[in-house]
Amino acid sequence: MKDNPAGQTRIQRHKIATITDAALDVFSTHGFRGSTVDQIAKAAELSKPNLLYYFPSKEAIHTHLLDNLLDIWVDPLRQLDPEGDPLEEILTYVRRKLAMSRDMPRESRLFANEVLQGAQHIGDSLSNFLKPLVDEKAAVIQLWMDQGALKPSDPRHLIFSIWSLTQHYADFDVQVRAVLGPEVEDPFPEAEDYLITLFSRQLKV
Amino acid sequence: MKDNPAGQTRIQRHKIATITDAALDVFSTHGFRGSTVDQIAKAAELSKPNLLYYFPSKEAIHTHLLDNLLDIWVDPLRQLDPEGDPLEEILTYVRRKLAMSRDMPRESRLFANEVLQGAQHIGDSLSNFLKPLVDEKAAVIQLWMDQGALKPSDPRHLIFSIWSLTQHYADFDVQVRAVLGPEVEDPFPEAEDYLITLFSRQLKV
DNA sequence: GAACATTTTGACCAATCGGTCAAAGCGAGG
DNA sequence: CCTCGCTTTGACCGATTGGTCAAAATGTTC
Repeated sequence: MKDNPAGQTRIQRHKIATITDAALDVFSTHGFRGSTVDQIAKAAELSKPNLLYYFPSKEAIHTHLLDNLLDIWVDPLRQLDPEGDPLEEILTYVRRKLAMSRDMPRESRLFANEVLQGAQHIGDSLSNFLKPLVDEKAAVIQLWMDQGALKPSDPRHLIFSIWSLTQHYADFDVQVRAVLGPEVEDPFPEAEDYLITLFSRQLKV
Repeated sequence: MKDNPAGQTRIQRHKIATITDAALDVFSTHGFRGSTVDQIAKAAELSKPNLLYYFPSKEAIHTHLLDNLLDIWVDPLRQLDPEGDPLEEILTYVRRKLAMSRDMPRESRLFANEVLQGAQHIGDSLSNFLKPLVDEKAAVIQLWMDQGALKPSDPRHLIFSIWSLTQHYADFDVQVRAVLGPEVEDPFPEAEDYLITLFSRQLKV
Protein backbone atom coordinates (compact mmCIF):
# COMPACT_ATOMS: atom_id res chain seq x y z
CA MET A 1 0.00 0.00 0.00
CA LYS A 2 2.67 2.43 -0.99
CA ASP A 3 1.96 5.95 -1.97
CA ASN A 4 3.29 6.95 -5.35
CA PRO A 5 4.47 10.49 -6.04
CA ALA A 6 0.90 11.58 -6.72
CA GLY A 7 -0.23 10.25 -3.34
CA GLN A 8 -2.46 7.57 -4.82
CA THR A 9 -2.41 3.80 -4.57
CA ARG A 10 -2.83 1.67 -7.67
CA ILE A 11 -6.37 0.80 -6.59
CA GLN A 12 -7.31 4.42 -6.08
CA ARG A 13 -5.92 5.38 -9.44
CA HIS A 14 -7.86 2.60 -11.11
CA LYS A 15 -11.14 3.48 -9.40
CA ILE A 16 -10.70 7.16 -10.12
CA ALA A 17 -10.08 6.31 -13.76
CA THR A 18 -13.24 4.19 -13.83
CA ILE A 19 -15.30 6.96 -12.25
CA THR A 20 -13.80 9.53 -14.59
CA ASP A 21 -14.73 7.45 -17.61
CA ALA A 22 -18.26 6.83 -16.37
CA ALA A 23 -18.71 10.51 -15.54
CA LEU A 24 -17.53 11.46 -19.02
CA ASP A 25 -20.26 9.23 -20.45
CA VAL A 26 -22.95 10.78 -18.30
CA PHE A 27 -21.89 14.43 -18.29
CA SER A 28 -21.31 14.53 -22.05
CA THR A 29 -24.77 13.08 -22.69
CA HIS A 30 -26.85 15.06 -20.20
CA GLY A 31 -24.80 18.10 -19.23
CA PHE A 32 -23.77 18.93 -15.68
CA ARG A 33 -27.13 19.73 -14.14
CA GLY A 34 -28.83 17.03 -16.18
CA SER A 35 -26.57 14.35 -14.73
CA THR A 36 -27.03 12.71 -11.35
CA VAL A 37 -24.49 11.18 -9.01
CA ASP A 38 -26.54 7.99 -9.02
CA GLN A 39 -26.25 7.77 -12.82
CA ILE A 40 -22.49 8.12 -12.66
CA ALA A 41 -22.22 5.64 -9.80
CA LYS A 42 -24.31 3.10 -11.69
CA ALA A 43 -22.24 3.58 -14.86
CA ALA A 44 -19.07 3.05 -12.81
CA GLU A 45 -20.66 0.04 -11.07
CA LEU A 46 -20.23 1.61 -7.65
CA SER A 47 -22.59 2.60 -4.89
CA LYS A 48 -23.18 6.31 -4.53
CA PRO A 49 -21.45 6.64 -1.13
CA ASN A 50 -18.55 4.65 -2.54
CA LEU A 51 -18.21 7.06 -5.42
CA LEU A 52 -18.31 9.99 -3.03
CA TYR A 53 -15.49 8.35 -1.11
CA TYR A 54 -13.20 9.02 -4.08
CA PHE A 55 -14.59 12.41 -5.08
CA PRO A 56 -15.93 14.86 -2.53
CA SER A 57 -18.81 16.03 -4.72
CA LYS A 58 -20.49 15.89 -8.11
CA GLU A 59 -18.90 19.22 -9.00
CA ALA A 60 -15.44 17.89 -8.10
CA ILE A 61 -15.80 15.12 -10.68
CA HIS A 62 -16.90 17.61 -13.30
CA THR A 63 -14.05 19.99 -12.52
CA HIS A 64 -11.56 17.13 -12.60
CA LEU A 65 -12.79 16.15 -16.06
CA LEU A 66 -12.66 19.65 -17.49
CA ASP A 67 -9.27 20.45 -16.02
CA ASN A 68 -7.71 17.38 -17.60
CA LEU A 69 -9.57 17.95 -20.86
CA LEU A 70 -8.48 21.46 -21.73
CA ASP A 71 -4.83 20.45 -22.13
CA ILE A 72 -5.65 17.53 -24.38
CA TRP A 73 -8.14 19.58 -26.31
CA VAL A 74 -5.79 22.33 -27.44
CA ASP A 75 -2.81 20.04 -27.94
CA PRO A 76 -3.19 19.86 -31.75
CA LEU A 77 -3.07 23.63 -31.91
CA ARG A 78 0.04 23.69 -29.73
CA GLN A 79 1.67 21.31 -32.18
CA LEU A 80 1.26 23.76 -35.05
CA ASP A 81 4.89 24.28 -36.04
CA PRO A 82 6.07 27.75 -37.10
CA GLU A 83 8.98 26.06 -38.92
CA GLY A 84 6.82 23.69 -40.94
CA ASP A 85 5.23 24.15 -44.36
CA PRO A 86 2.37 26.65 -43.79
CA LEU A 87 -0.42 24.97 -45.73
CA GLU A 88 0.56 21.48 -44.65
CA GLU A 89 0.73 22.57 -41.00
CA ILE A 90 -2.80 23.88 -41.09
CA LEU A 91 -4.20 20.92 -43.01
CA THR A 92 -2.52 18.61 -40.50
CA TYR A 93 -4.15 20.61 -37.72
CA VAL A 94 -7.53 20.15 -39.40
CA ARG A 95 -6.96 16.41 -39.74
CA ARG A 96 -5.90 16.09 -36.11
CA LYS A 97 -8.92 18.02 -34.84
CA LEU A 98 -11.29 15.98 -36.99
CA ALA A 99 -9.69 12.79 -35.71
CA MET A 100 -10.35 13.99 -32.18
CA SER A 101 -14.02 14.47 -33.01
CA ARG A 102 -14.10 10.92 -34.34
CA ASP A 103 -12.14 9.31 -31.51
CA MET A 104 -13.16 11.50 -28.56
CA PRO A 105 -16.74 12.57 -29.21
CA ARG A 106 -17.61 12.47 -25.51
CA GLU A 107 -14.87 14.92 -24.66
CA SER A 108 -16.02 17.17 -27.49
CA ARG A 109 -19.59 17.16 -26.21
CA LEU A 110 -18.51 17.75 -22.62
CA PHE A 111 -16.62 20.80 -23.76
CA ALA A 112 -19.50 21.95 -25.98
CA ASN A 113 -21.99 21.61 -23.15
CA GLU A 114 -19.77 23.65 -20.89
CA VAL A 115 -19.15 26.50 -23.33
CA LEU A 116 -22.74 26.47 -24.59
CA GLN A 117 -24.06 27.03 -21.10
CA GLY A 118 -21.76 29.95 -20.41
CA ALA A 119 -18.45 28.27 -19.52
CA GLN A 120 -19.06 28.94 -15.84
CA HIS A 121 -16.51 26.33 -14.75
CA ILE A 122 -13.73 27.09 -17.25
CA GLY A 123 -14.42 30.69 -18.21
CA ASP A 124 -11.18 31.88 -16.62
CA SER A 125 -9.13 29.23 -18.43
CA LEU A 126 -10.47 30.48 -21.76
CA SER A 127 -9.12 33.96 -21.11
CA ASN A 128 -5.93 33.10 -19.24
CA PHE A 129 -4.87 29.99 -21.08
CA LEU A 130 -6.64 29.57 -24.42
CA LYS A 131 -6.48 33.21 -25.56
CA PRO A 132 -2.67 33.53 -25.26
CA LEU A 133 -2.20 30.29 -27.20
CA VAL A 134 -4.53 31.45 -29.97
CA ASP A 135 -2.83 34.84 -30.05
CA GLU A 136 0.54 33.15 -30.43
CA LYS A 137 -0.55 30.81 -33.21
CA ALA A 138 -2.58 33.48 -34.97
CA ALA A 139 0.58 35.57 -35.12
CA VAL A 140 2.41 32.68 -36.77
CA ILE A 141 -0.35 32.28 -39.34
CA GLN A 142 -0.42 36.04 -39.92
CA LEU A 143 3.32 35.95 -40.59
CA TRP A 144 2.84 33.16 -43.12
CA MET A 145 0.20 35.23 -44.86
CA ASP A 146 2.39 38.34 -44.82
CA GLN A 147 5.14 36.29 -46.41
CA GLY A 148 2.75 35.24 -49.15
CA ALA A 149 2.82 31.56 -48.18
CA LEU A 150 -0.94 31.59 -47.55
CA LYS A 151 -3.81 33.61 -48.95
CA PRO A 152 -4.77 36.37 -46.52
CA SER A 153 -7.72 35.99 -44.14
CA ASP A 154 -8.33 36.67 -40.46
CA PRO A 155 -6.16 34.10 -38.62
CA ARG A 156 -8.26 34.02 -35.47
CA HIS A 157 -11.47 33.40 -37.39
CA LEU A 158 -9.58 30.79 -39.36
CA ILE A 159 -8.91 29.00 -36.09
CA PHE A 160 -12.54 29.43 -35.05
CA SER A 161 -13.66 27.89 -38.31
CA ILE A 162 -11.41 24.87 -37.82
CA TRP A 163 -12.78 24.34 -34.32
CA SER A 164 -16.35 24.83 -35.44
CA LEU A 165 -16.24 22.59 -38.50
CA THR A 166 -14.38 19.69 -36.93
CA GLN A 167 -16.28 19.66 -33.64
CA HIS A 168 -19.56 19.83 -35.54
CA TYR A 169 -19.13 16.20 -36.58
CA ALA A 170 -18.92 15.15 -32.92
CA ASP A 171 -21.33 17.56 -31.26
CA PHE A 172 -24.06 17.42 -33.91
CA ASP A 173 -23.45 13.79 -34.83
CA VAL A 174 -27.15 12.95 -34.46
CA GLN A 175 -28.14 15.67 -36.91
CA VAL A 176 -25.38 14.80 -39.38
CA ARG A 177 -26.44 11.17 -39.43
CA ALA A 178 -30.15 12.02 -39.64
CA VAL A 179 -29.54 14.24 -42.67
CA LEU A 180 -27.09 11.95 -44.46
CA GLY A 181 -29.36 8.96 -43.83
CA PRO A 182 -28.50 5.39 -42.96
CA GLU A 183 -26.78 4.71 -46.28
CA VAL A 184 -23.77 6.74 -45.08
CA GLU A 185 -22.26 4.50 -42.42
CA ASP A 186 -19.32 6.72 -41.52
CA PRO A 187 -19.52 10.47 -42.25
CA PHE A 188 -15.91 11.14 -41.32
CA PRO A 189 -14.11 10.17 -44.54
CA GLU A 190 -16.29 12.44 -46.66
CA ALA A 191 -16.08 15.12 -43.98
CA GLU A 192 -12.29 15.02 -44.17
CA ASP A 193 -12.36 15.27 -47.97
CA TYR A 194 -14.68 18.24 -47.78
CA LEU A 195 -12.72 20.08 -45.09
CA ILE A 196 -9.34 19.54 -46.74
CA THR A 197 -10.75 20.92 -49.98
CA LEU A 198 -12.36 23.84 -48.19
CA PHE A 199 -9.22 24.93 -46.36
CA SER A 200 -6.99 24.31 -49.35
CA ARG A 201 -9.08 26.65 -51.49
CA GLN A 202 -9.20 29.15 -48.63
CA LEU A 203 -5.45 29.22 -48.07
CA LYS A 204 -3.49 27.83 -51.03
CA VAL A 205 -1.76 30.59 -52.96
CA MET B 1 -63.89 37.37 -23.82
CA LYS B 2 -64.28 35.98 -27.30
CA ASP B 3 -62.43 33.02 -28.61
CA ASN B 4 -60.34 33.66 -31.70
CA PRO B 5 -59.83 30.96 -34.35
CA ALA B 6 -57.01 29.42 -32.30
CA GLY B 7 -59.25 29.13 -29.24
CA GLN B 8 -57.28 31.68 -27.23
CA THR B 9 -58.20 35.02 -25.74
CA ARG B 10 -55.93 38.02 -26.12
CA ILE B 11 -54.85 37.69 -22.48
CA GLN B 12 -54.00 34.01 -22.90
CA ARG B 13 -51.98 34.70 -26.01
CA HIS B 14 -50.05 37.44 -24.23
CA LYS B 15 -49.29 35.28 -21.18
CA ILE B 16 -48.29 32.33 -23.31
CA ALA B 17 -45.95 34.61 -25.25
CA THR B 18 -44.43 35.88 -21.99
CA ILE B 19 -43.94 32.34 -20.69
CA THR B 20 -42.49 31.23 -24.01
CA ASP B 21 -39.97 34.05 -23.95
CA ALA B 22 -38.97 33.39 -20.34
CA ALA B 23 -38.67 29.67 -21.03
CA LEU B 24 -36.45 30.39 -24.02
CA ASP B 25 -34.15 32.36 -21.73
CA VAL B 26 -33.95 29.59 -19.18
CA PHE B 27 -33.87 26.51 -21.43
CA SER B 28 -31.25 27.99 -23.76
CA THR B 29 -28.99 28.80 -20.81
CA HIS B 30 -29.33 25.64 -18.74
CA GLY B 31 -30.71 22.96 -21.05
CA PHE B 32 -33.94 21.06 -20.44
CA ARG B 33 -33.01 19.05 -17.37
CA GLY B 34 -30.94 21.90 -15.99
CA SER B 35 -33.93 24.23 -16.00
CA THR B 36 -36.64 24.29 -13.35
CA VAL B 37 -40.26 25.31 -13.59
CA ASP B 38 -39.66 27.76 -10.74
CA GLN B 39 -36.90 29.47 -12.73
CA ILE B 40 -39.17 29.91 -15.73
CA ALA B 41 -42.05 31.11 -13.56
CA LYS B 42 -39.82 33.65 -11.87
CA ALA B 43 -38.46 34.88 -15.21
CA ALA B 44 -42.03 35.26 -16.48
CA GLU B 45 -43.06 36.97 -13.20
CA LEU B 46 -45.67 34.33 -12.51
CA SER B 47 -46.27 31.89 -9.69
CA LYS B 48 -45.51 28.28 -10.51
CA PRO B 49 -49.15 27.08 -10.35
CA ASN B 50 -50.12 30.01 -12.51
CA LEU B 51 -47.58 29.01 -15.12
CA LEU B 52 -48.83 25.44 -15.05
CA TYR B 53 -52.30 26.81 -15.67
CA TYR B 54 -51.18 27.83 -19.16
CA PHE B 55 -48.93 24.86 -19.89
CA PRO B 56 -49.68 21.40 -18.54
CA SER B 57 -46.03 20.57 -17.82
CA LYS B 58 -42.42 21.61 -18.12
CA GLU B 59 -42.01 19.30 -21.07
CA ALA B 60 -45.00 20.88 -22.83
CA ILE B 61 -43.29 24.29 -22.73
CA HIS B 62 -40.10 22.80 -24.12
CA THR B 63 -41.94 20.96 -26.88
CA HIS B 64 -43.90 24.09 -27.76
CA LEU B 65 -40.64 26.03 -28.11
CA LEU B 66 -38.91 23.44 -30.26
CA ASP B 67 -41.91 22.87 -32.50
CA ASN B 68 -42.19 26.57 -33.31
CA LEU B 69 -38.43 26.89 -33.68
CA LEU B 70 -37.70 24.28 -36.32
CA ASP B 71 -39.72 26.08 -38.97
CA ILE B 72 -38.06 29.42 -38.30
CA TRP B 73 -34.68 27.80 -38.11
CA VAL B 74 -34.63 26.23 -41.54
CA ASP B 75 -36.45 29.09 -43.24
CA PRO B 76 -33.29 30.65 -44.74
CA LEU B 77 -32.47 27.33 -46.37
CA ARG B 78 -35.99 27.06 -47.75
CA GLN B 79 -35.51 30.48 -49.32
CA LEU B 80 -32.53 29.28 -51.36
CA ASP B 81 -33.81 29.95 -54.87
CA PRO B 82 -32.97 27.46 -57.67
CA GLU B 83 -33.61 30.26 -60.19
CA GLY B 84 -31.21 32.74 -58.57
CA ASP B 85 -27.52 33.31 -59.17
CA PRO B 86 -25.78 30.28 -57.63
CA LEU B 87 -22.94 31.97 -55.76
CA GLU B 88 -25.08 34.90 -54.63
CA GLU B 89 -27.82 32.56 -53.41
CA ILE B 90 -25.40 30.69 -51.18
CA LEU B 91 -23.67 33.81 -49.90
CA THR B 92 -27.09 35.26 -49.08
CA TYR B 93 -27.90 32.07 -47.21
CA VAL B 94 -24.68 32.45 -45.23
CA ARG B 95 -25.51 36.06 -44.39
CA ARG B 96 -29.04 35.16 -43.31
CA LYS B 97 -27.86 32.33 -41.09
CA LEU B 98 -25.20 34.51 -39.50
CA ALA B 99 -27.78 37.22 -38.87
CA MET B 100 -29.92 34.64 -37.10
CA SER B 101 -27.00 33.78 -34.83
CA ARG B 102 -26.63 37.46 -34.04
CA ASP B 103 -30.33 38.23 -33.56
CA MET B 104 -31.57 34.92 -32.15
CA PRO B 105 -28.74 33.48 -30.09
CA ARG B 106 -31.13 31.98 -27.55
CA GLU B 107 -32.93 30.01 -30.23
CA SER B 108 -29.60 28.81 -31.58
CA ARG B 109 -28.49 27.60 -28.16
CA LEU B 110 -31.81 25.93 -27.48
CA PHE B 111 -31.41 24.00 -30.70
CA ALA B 112 -27.76 23.23 -29.98
CA ASN B 113 -28.58 21.94 -26.50
CA GLU B 114 -31.25 19.69 -27.94
CA VAL B 115 -29.12 18.18 -30.71
CA LEU B 116 -26.03 17.95 -28.51
CA GLN B 117 -27.87 15.85 -25.98
CA GLY B 118 -29.19 13.41 -28.54
CA ALA B 119 -32.16 15.27 -30.07
CA GLN B 120 -34.57 13.14 -28.06
CA HIS B 121 -37.44 15.58 -28.51
CA ILE B 122 -36.97 16.41 -32.19
CA GLY B 123 -35.09 13.40 -33.53
CA ASP B 124 -37.99 12.38 -35.73
CA SER B 125 -38.31 15.88 -37.20
CA LEU B 126 -34.67 15.76 -38.26
CA SER B 127 -35.28 12.65 -40.34
CA ASN B 128 -38.78 13.35 -41.59
CA PHE B 129 -38.60 17.09 -42.12
CA LEU B 130 -35.03 18.38 -42.20
CA LYS B 131 -33.49 15.58 -44.28
CA PRO B 132 -35.91 15.95 -47.24
CA LEU B 133 -35.32 19.69 -47.31
CA VAL B 134 -31.56 19.25 -47.29
CA ASP B 135 -31.81 16.57 -49.97
CA GLU B 136 -33.85 18.93 -52.14
CA LYS B 137 -31.50 21.88 -51.75
CA ALA B 138 -28.39 19.74 -52.04
CA ALA B 139 -29.71 18.55 -55.41
CA VAL B 140 -30.08 22.16 -56.54
CA ILE B 141 -26.51 22.94 -55.48
CA GLN B 142 -25.28 19.77 -57.16
CA LEU B 143 -26.96 20.86 -60.37
CA TRP B 144 -25.27 24.24 -60.17
CA MET B 145 -21.93 22.50 -59.76
CA ASP B 146 -22.62 20.14 -62.64
CA GLN B 147 -23.42 23.17 -64.80
CA GLY B 148 -20.08 24.68 -63.87
CA ALA B 149 -21.61 27.62 -62.03
CA LEU B 150 -19.89 26.60 -58.79
CA LYS B 151 -16.69 24.75 -58.00
CA PRO B 152 -17.48 21.13 -57.13
CA SER B 153 -17.68 19.95 -53.51
CA ASP B 154 -20.05 17.80 -51.48
CA PRO B 155 -23.29 19.87 -51.28
CA ARG B 156 -24.53 18.30 -48.05
CA HIS B 157 -21.26 18.93 -46.27
CA LEU B 158 -21.36 22.44 -47.70
CA ILE B 159 -24.68 22.93 -45.93
CA PHE B 160 -23.27 21.40 -42.73
CA SER B 161 -20.36 23.82 -42.89
CA ILE B 162 -22.68 26.80 -43.23
CA TRP B 163 -24.71 25.66 -40.23
CA SER B 164 -21.63 24.93 -38.19
CA LEU B 165 -19.76 28.15 -38.90
CA THR B 166 -22.68 30.53 -38.48
CA GLN B 167 -24.12 28.90 -35.37
CA HIS B 168 -20.67 28.81 -33.81
CA TYR B 169 -20.84 32.57 -33.25
CA ALA B 170 -24.04 32.16 -31.22
CA ASP B 171 -23.44 28.86 -29.45
CA PHE B 172 -19.78 29.45 -28.55
CA ASP B 173 -20.15 33.19 -28.09
CA VAL B 174 -18.43 33.06 -24.69
CA GLN B 175 -15.38 31.37 -26.16
CA VAL B 176 -15.25 33.64 -29.19
CA ARG B 177 -15.33 36.73 -26.99
CA ALA B 178 -12.80 35.30 -24.53
CA VAL B 179 -10.34 34.59 -27.34
CA LEU B 180 -10.86 37.83 -29.25
CA GLY B 181 -10.62 39.80 -26.03
CA PRO B 182 -12.53 42.87 -24.89
CA GLU B 183 -11.09 45.10 -27.61
CA VAL B 184 -13.38 43.43 -30.13
CA GLU B 185 -16.80 44.72 -29.18
CA ASP B 186 -18.80 42.97 -31.88
CA PRO B 187 -17.34 39.84 -33.52
CA PHE B 188 -20.07 39.60 -36.14
CA PRO B 189 -18.81 42.08 -38.76
CA GLU B 190 -15.39 40.41 -38.97
CA ALA B 191 -17.08 37.01 -38.84
CA GLU B 192 -19.19 37.94 -41.87
CA ASP B 193 -16.13 39.16 -43.77
CA TYR B 194 -14.31 35.95 -43.01
CA LEU B 195 -17.19 33.66 -43.93
CA ILE B 196 -18.00 35.45 -47.18
CA THR B 197 -14.35 35.19 -48.19
CA LEU B 198 -14.23 31.54 -47.18
CA PHE B 199 -17.28 30.48 -49.16
CA SER B 200 -16.38 32.63 -52.14
CA ARG B 201 -13.01 30.92 -52.44
CA GLN B 202 -14.67 27.56 -51.89
CA LEU B 203 -17.30 28.03 -54.61
CA LYS B 204 -16.42 30.81 -57.05
CA VAL B 205 -15.37 29.41 -60.42
C1' DG C 1 -4.57 -14.64 13.78
C1' DA C 2 -4.38 -10.08 16.08
C1' DA C 3 -4.22 -5.24 14.99
C1' DC C 4 -4.74 -1.74 11.87
C1' DA C 5 -6.01 1.13 7.89
C1' DT C 6 -8.73 1.17 3.77
C1' DT C 7 -12.86 0.38 1.26
C1' DT C 8 -17.82 -0.46 0.82
C1' DT C 9 -22.53 -0.09 2.09
C1' DG C 10 -27.55 0.57 3.83
C1' DA C 11 -29.99 3.82 6.07
C1' DC C 12 -30.84 8.29 6.38
C1' DC C 13 -31.23 13.62 5.79
C1' DA C 14 -32.53 18.28 4.23
C1' DA C 15 -33.39 20.56 0.01
C1' DT C 16 -35.40 20.75 -4.30
C1' DC C 17 -37.94 18.83 -8.03
C1' DG C 18 -42.47 18.68 -11.05
C1' DG C 19 -47.02 18.83 -10.29
C1' DT C 20 -51.88 19.07 -7.72
C1' DC C 21 -55.76 21.18 -5.46
C1' DA C 22 -59.14 23.71 -3.12
C1' DA C 23 -60.03 28.18 -2.26
C1' DA C 24 -59.62 32.93 -3.09
C1' DG C 25 -59.46 36.93 -6.37
C1' DC C 26 -61.10 39.18 -10.33
C1' DG C 27 -63.48 41.58 -14.29
C1' DA C 28 -67.60 41.77 -17.21
C1' DG C 29 -72.67 41.42 -17.90
C1' DG C 30 -77.07 41.77 -15.97
C1' DC D 1 -75.55 44.75 -6.15
C1' DC D 2 -75.01 39.65 -7.59
C1' DT D 3 -73.50 36.01 -10.51
C1' DC D 4 -70.51 33.51 -13.52
C1' DG D 5 -66.30 32.07 -15.65
C1' DC D 6 -61.53 32.93 -15.96
C1' DT D 7 -57.26 33.65 -13.40
C1' DT D 8 -54.16 33.43 -9.45
C1' DT D 9 -52.31 31.57 -5.32
C1' DG D 10 -50.57 29.28 -0.77
C1' DA D 11 -50.24 25.01 0.94
C1' DC D 12 -49.11 20.68 0.02
C1' DC D 13 -47.53 15.94 -2.09
C1' DG D 14 -44.55 12.13 -3.48
C1' DA D 15 -40.27 11.53 -5.88
C1' DT D 16 -35.61 12.66 -6.61
C1' DT D 17 -31.60 15.26 -5.63
C1' DG D 18 -26.63 15.74 -3.54
C1' DG D 19 -24.53 14.40 0.34
C1' DT D 20 -23.63 12.21 5.33
C1' DC D 21 -22.60 8.71 8.71
C1' DA D 22 -21.81 4.85 11.50
C1' DA D 23 -21.04 0.29 10.89
C1' DA D 24 -19.64 -3.57 8.33
C1' DA D 25 -16.57 -5.74 5.08
C1' DT D 26 -12.11 -6.19 3.17
C1' DG D 27 -7.50 -6.10 2.71
C1' DT D 28 -2.48 -5.56 4.77
C1' DT D 29 1.10 -6.10 7.98
C1' DC D 30 3.28 -8.15 11.63
